[in-house]
Amino acid sequence: MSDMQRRVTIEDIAREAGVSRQTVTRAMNDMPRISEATRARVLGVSERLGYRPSRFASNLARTSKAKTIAFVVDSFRNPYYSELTADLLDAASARGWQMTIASHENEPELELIGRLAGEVDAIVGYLSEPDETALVAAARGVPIVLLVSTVTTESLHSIDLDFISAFRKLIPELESRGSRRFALLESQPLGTEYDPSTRRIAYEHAVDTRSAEAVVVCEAPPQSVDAGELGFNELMDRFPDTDTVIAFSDLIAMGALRAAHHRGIDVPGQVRLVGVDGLSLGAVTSPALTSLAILGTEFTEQIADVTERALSGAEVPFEHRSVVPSVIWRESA
Amino acid sequence: MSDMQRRVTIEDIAREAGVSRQTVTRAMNDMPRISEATRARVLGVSERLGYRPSRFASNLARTSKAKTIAFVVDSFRNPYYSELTADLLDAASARGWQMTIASHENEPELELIGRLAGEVDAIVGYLSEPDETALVAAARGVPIVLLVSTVTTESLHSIDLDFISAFRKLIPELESRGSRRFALLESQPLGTEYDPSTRRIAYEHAVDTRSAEAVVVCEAPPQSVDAGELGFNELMDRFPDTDTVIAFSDLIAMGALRAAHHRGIDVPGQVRLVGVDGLSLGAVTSPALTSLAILGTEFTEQIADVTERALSGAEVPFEHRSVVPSVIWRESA
DNA sequence: CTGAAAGCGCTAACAA
DNA sequence: TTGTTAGCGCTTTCAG
Repeated sequence: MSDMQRRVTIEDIAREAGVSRQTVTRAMNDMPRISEATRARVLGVSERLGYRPSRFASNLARTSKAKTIAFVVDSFRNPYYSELTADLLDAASARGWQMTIASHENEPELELIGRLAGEVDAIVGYLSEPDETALVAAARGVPIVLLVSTVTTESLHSIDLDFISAFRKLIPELESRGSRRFALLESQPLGTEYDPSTRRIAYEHAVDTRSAEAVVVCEAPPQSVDAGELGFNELMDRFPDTDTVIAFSDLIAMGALRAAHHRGIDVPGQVRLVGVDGLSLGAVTSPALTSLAILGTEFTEQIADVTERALSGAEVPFEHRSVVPSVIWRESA
Repeated sequence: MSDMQRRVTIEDIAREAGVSRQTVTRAMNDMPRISEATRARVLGVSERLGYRPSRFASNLARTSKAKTIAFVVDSFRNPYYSELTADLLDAASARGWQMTIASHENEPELELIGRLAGEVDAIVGYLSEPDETALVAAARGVPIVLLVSTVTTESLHSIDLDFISAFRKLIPELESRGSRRFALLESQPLGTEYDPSTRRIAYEHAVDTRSAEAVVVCEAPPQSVDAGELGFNELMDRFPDTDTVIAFSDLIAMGALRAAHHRGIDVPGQVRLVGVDGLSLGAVTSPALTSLAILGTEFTEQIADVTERALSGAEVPFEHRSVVPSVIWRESA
């Protein structure tokens, strides 16, 4: 019967307080040219009526240039993503952008993109939808910056990681420190059909044929550390002469470390261990983890830079950058 | 001289494509009642002109009910905050809200609040500004939900943690498992004047007078783990008969664990160790960490619930809830 | 299938 | 100190 839940607007407050809409604006936004008395009265009415400003209306009216980007990842419970989020937030803040976060754990990706498109000025993140056209359509004019391992796209901006180059540098460096028999602790998303990761491919390219066959695949999330522990045990059983283990991620490497302790294997004395990601967490294990770092490299800046272009609506073609992970030498290798 | 960087609007596209603005909208939003030919042409023009939709205008026009909340913390590099963020994101998504994140590491808090106020419908988080009036003014009508340890406010919503009750339950449970001499590894934000935390106060209330004096303060961030290691060593030197250590946070507890290993102290055999926070990280240390958990309790749901009320613009008075942390028993105690 | 009109809720300029 | 007048850029009717 009564108020069909109509929104309370400054109009209502103006009427109730017996002033003009303008005066309400002045009171709400702490602007000058209004007496303390009226301000207080208006604020009182506004609170009594439960007024909630419409950020859409006010931003439109003030032709605000505020930008907000969405950052999409698999899960913010994964330290790699949460550290990357923190890094990107810094880059975004430095540019005056707001950043909203979203994960596609509980929602179909295209639906998520659609919702975000209505709320942000650019969407950046790890998307898995293979159909670019659908992606672009879902984004309704909002630019997308894709973070991927293998870029096949022409109609989107993207940044990828060049693991081929990274491994081509890493392996010889390890060899110069005495490594001879490598092995890889590969990871596979839980409950999916196995598909070799680009990390594995890069690894196989960089090592001798015998090492190339020393690969154990662990089913990773949600508890990658446990998976790493299991995987390391299997690996040492099957390839006992391994002297250097490269783990798919730092989390897996942490599990391997734990397993090594249990087996009484000294790291790096008997087996050298290298993770991937560059988690800051890796600095507090003992021994501290050597890692092929993505975090803390130029990755973040490249993302921010491409996003900046995307936001500007430049008529330039789609950007496509590549960054090479670089080793952080700590104690484990 | 030329275009003073005027924004590209649907008007421009309409003109350029020789259609009405309406038709542009239909093309951009993948709506029906438009021929494929026109849609393609319009989309082409839009891309060529580098058109970027104004989310403010479109949301205003469609009287969208989309809500976005801001979540403010000290730093997303702290696992406690990043796990809490993941939890709250789930709660927010479940309610159909977007969530933007912000930290007041690099910006005066009031300025940050002001910026956020223009972009979101509610602000929730750990704020440190002591002057509530200033806070409310900066928020310009946007509701604030404060996460605090001691609530002194009447003009804001808030949720606090009841450590007094938590410790009053924890200590007897530990005693029933044989604990006699407690000690606290307290934490102090780096470079600040020391001010006893509510956790310390709660601890002192719950233990015997002798244990109440066994307190070591460590300067915490950014490397709380290291601080915990240092602190534990000092603590065992000064209070060697301690049989149970309670750490200010799980991170500090992890440092203590490391120190214990180095000193050859068995945990929990010789010394029991309890952290605070309930980090999922605590499950992968060895021994796994017993913790007075905040994460994974009703805390998140309470925050979301209060935020929901705040968003609704209810005329009800300010909510003020309290949640009691609860112990997760793992291996370290 | 396409267009014209009428706002969405707010604020920037100006007047009073 | 206050009010009036125009929009901000887009989408929703409703006609054509």
